[in-house]
Amino acid sequence: MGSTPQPRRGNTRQRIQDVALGLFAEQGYEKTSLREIAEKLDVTKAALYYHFKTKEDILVSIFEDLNRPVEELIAWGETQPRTLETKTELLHRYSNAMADAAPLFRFMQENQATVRDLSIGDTIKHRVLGLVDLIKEPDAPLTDQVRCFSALFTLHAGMLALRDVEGDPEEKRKAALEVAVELVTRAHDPETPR
Amino acid sequence: MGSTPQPRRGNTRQRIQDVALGLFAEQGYEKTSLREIAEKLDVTKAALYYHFKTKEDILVSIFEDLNRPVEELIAWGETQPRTLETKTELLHRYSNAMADAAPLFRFMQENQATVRDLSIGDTIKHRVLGLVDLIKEPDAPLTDQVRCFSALFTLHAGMLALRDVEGDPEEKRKAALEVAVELVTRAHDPETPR
Amino acid sequence: MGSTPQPRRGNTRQRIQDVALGLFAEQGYEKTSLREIAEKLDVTKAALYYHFKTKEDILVSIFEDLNRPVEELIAWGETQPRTLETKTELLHRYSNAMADAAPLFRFMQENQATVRDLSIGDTIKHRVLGLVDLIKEPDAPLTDQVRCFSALFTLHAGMLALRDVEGDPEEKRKAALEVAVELVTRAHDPETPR
Amino acid sequence: MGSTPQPRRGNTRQRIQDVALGLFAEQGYEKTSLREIAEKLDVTKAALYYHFKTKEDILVSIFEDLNRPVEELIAWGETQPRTLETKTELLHRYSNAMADAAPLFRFMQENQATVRDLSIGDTIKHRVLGLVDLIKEPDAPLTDQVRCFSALFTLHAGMLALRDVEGDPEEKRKAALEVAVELVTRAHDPETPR
DNA sequence: GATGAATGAGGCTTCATTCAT
DNA sequence: GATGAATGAAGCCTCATTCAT
Repeated sequence: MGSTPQPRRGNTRQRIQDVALGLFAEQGYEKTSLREIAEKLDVTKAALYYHFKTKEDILVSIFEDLNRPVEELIAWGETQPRTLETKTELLHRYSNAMADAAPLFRFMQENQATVRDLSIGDTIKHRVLGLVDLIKEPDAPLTDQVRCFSALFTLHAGMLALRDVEGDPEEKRKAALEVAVELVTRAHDPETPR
Repeated sequence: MGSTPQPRRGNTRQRIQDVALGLFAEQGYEKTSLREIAEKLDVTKAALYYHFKTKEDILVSIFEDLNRPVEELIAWGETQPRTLETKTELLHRYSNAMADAAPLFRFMQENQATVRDLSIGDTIKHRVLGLVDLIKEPDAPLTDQVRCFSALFTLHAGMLALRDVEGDPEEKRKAALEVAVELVTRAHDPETPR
Repeated sequence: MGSTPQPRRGNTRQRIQDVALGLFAEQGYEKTSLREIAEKLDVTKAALYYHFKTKEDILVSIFEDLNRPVEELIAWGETQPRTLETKTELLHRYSNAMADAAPLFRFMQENQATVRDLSIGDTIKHRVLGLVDLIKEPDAPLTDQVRCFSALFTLHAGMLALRDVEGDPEEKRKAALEVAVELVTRAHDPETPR
Repeated sequence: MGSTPQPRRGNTRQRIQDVALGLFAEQGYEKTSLREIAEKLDVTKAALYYHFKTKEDILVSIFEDLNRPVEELIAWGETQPRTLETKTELLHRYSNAMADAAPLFRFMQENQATVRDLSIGDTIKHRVLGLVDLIKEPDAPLTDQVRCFSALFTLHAGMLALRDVEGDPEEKRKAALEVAVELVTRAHDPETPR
C-alpha cells in the first residue's frame, strides 16, 4: 500500500488557478482549453467545473486574488498628499506588485482584446485610470497626461518587451522604474527645462 | 460609364481584407470566425478560400500590405546618419504610418499573444527591434535603451490607451509624439540635465 | 412549543419530493436537474442520494404516494356492481383525486414521452385501462369505448387545457365532470336518442 | 467505379427532418440527440448544422411545414358561417390533417412540457384556441366550451390513446370523429334532450 | 443525515477547411 | 470567381452518479 489513488488534497482549486494562469500567460486565453488544464492537473474537465462555474470564472478568480495588492495600492495612494514623493513611491510599489504577479500582468498585456470583452475588462480599465489619476496633476496639460501614461507603460515594458534585450531582469526593472520616475517628475514640475 | 451599383468585380480580395481587419481589430483574431467575415461580405466561406489559403493567410496578407511603409521607413533610416534629426524624423514618420494603418496597429497591440504564435510574430519583433536600433546609440546604457522602447510605446499609447482621455485624436497624437521625441532626445544626448 | 424555526429534521425526504414534483411539473422531468432540486432545498446533490437511489426513484416515490388513492378507487370499483350510479361515482371520485394531486397529473399529462419509458409508465397505462374497464360495458362497441376514454380525458382537460379559459377552477372542474358523466351515460345506455 | 462515396443528393434537409421527427415522436425531444439523428443518416453532426441553426430549429422547421394545413383549415373556417355543417366539416378535415401528420401530432401530445418552452409553444396554443373558437358558439356556457375542447381531445385520443385498444386504426379514427361530432352537435344546439 | 470532491458520459455548438460543380 | 454540402476536431458545459468522510 502507500499511495492511494490520489490524495484528494484540498488544494485543487489553487492548483487549477496556478496551472491555468501559467497556460493563459504562455499561450493566450482562447488558445488554452479546459481539456489542457485538466490534463496537466491529471483531473477531468468536470472537476474544473466543480471548482469554477465557467472558464471565464477561473480567470476572474485569479485576477481577483492577484489584483488585490494593486487595489490596496490605489487605496493607499488616495490617502496620501499628491506630492512627488508619493508619486515616486506609487511607481515603486506598482513595479513591485507587477514583479510579484508577473504572469498575470503578462497575460493582461498580451491578451488585451480578450480581456476587454471579459468581465474583468472594466476593472482593469478603471484601475489604470485610477493609477494615472494619482500620478498626474488634476488639470495637467495633455502632454503631461501622456507622460504619466507612458510612465505606466514603461513599467510594463520593463517586464515584457525588454525580454529581448540582454541583461539581468532585475536591472531592467530598475531601469524602467528610473525612466518612469523621470517621466512623472517632469509631469509633476512643469518648469523643468523642456 | 453606365456603372450600375453592381459589386465591382475584382476587388473582392481587397474587400475581404478590409472587413477582416475591421473585425480582427474589433473583436480579436480568434474570436473572429470566417463565417462572420463571409456573412458581412455576403459571400460564402468557400469564397474566402478562393482568395486566401487559410485564415492566417488573410491576416498575413493584410500585414504585408500595411507593413510595407514601415519596412521602407526602416530601410530609409538605415541610409541616414544616426543624428538626432534623423531620429526625430523617424518618430514623426512612424507616427504617421501608425495613424495611416491604425486598425492594424491596434490589432497587433491587443492581440500580442495571438500574433506571437503566427508567422508574422517574428517579423513584427524584428521590426520593432530594428526601429529601436535606429533610435538608440549602439552602446547605450540600459536606461537609454528603455527610453527608446518607451518612446515607441508612447506612440502606440497615443493611439490606443489615450482613447479614454478626452481630447482630439490628432492632438493626442501630437502630444505623444512630443513626449516620444523628448525621450529619444534625452537618450541621444546623455548630458542633458537630469 | 419551543419550536424554533429550525429546519424540522426528518422531513427532508418529504421536502425533496415536494420540490421535485413542483419542478418536474413546471419544467418537465428531463429539464429538471438534481442540482436544481438540491439548490432549491439548500442541500447538496449528495444528500438527495442519501434519500433516493436515483433521479427516477424520486419520481417513482412521488408517484407511489400520490397514486394510492387511485389504486384504492379502482379496487373499490371492482367490488361494485357495474351500474350507472357506480360509474358516476367513479368519475366523481376520480375527479376529486386528480384535484388533490394536481401537479402529479399535470406532470403525467405533459411528460408522456418521458413517463412512458420510466418504470411508472406501465403502471399508469394499466391504471387508465383499469378505469376504462370499470366505466365501459364489457362488449361495448368501439364508439362507446371512445366515449369512455373521452370522459377520462375530459376530466384531465378540466384541470389542464382549460387553464386558458376564464372562469373559476372549481367551476371548470364541475363542468368537465358533467360532460364526462354525460359521455359515460350515453355509453352505458345505448338506446339514448342519437 | 460505380457508387462514388455518397450521391450527395440535395434532399438531405428533408431527410434530416424525416429522421428527426421519427425519433422525436418515438423517444421524445430531449432524449433524442443530434448524434443519434446524424448516425441514422450516416452524416456528421456538423452536417445537421449546415442545414439547421440549432436542434430546436429542426423541430421548428418540421412544425412549420406540417402545420400549414391546419393554419389553412382555420383560415378556411373563418370564412364560413358558423353552422353545424361547417363545424362538422372542420372536425372531419382536422381529423384528416392529424392522420396525415400523425407523428407530429403524437410528438406534440407526448411532449407538451418540452413544446411549451419552445418557440412553437405559443403557436400551438393559439392554434388550438383558434379551432375551439370556430367550433363553439361565441357565448357558449362553460359546459359547452368543455364539450368543444373534449371533441378536439377525442380526435387526438382516436389517434393516440386508442393504440391500446384492439381494432383497425381507420375505424378507431372514424369512431373518434363520430363522438367528437356528437359533442359539438350537443354544444351547438343546447335544446337537445339532456 | 449529509457534504466535498470528483468522474465518465455525453450534450449542443462552432470552427477552419475541403472539394466537386 | 464562387457556391453548396459536408467533415473532423474540438470547444464549453451539464448531468447523474459515486464514495470517503
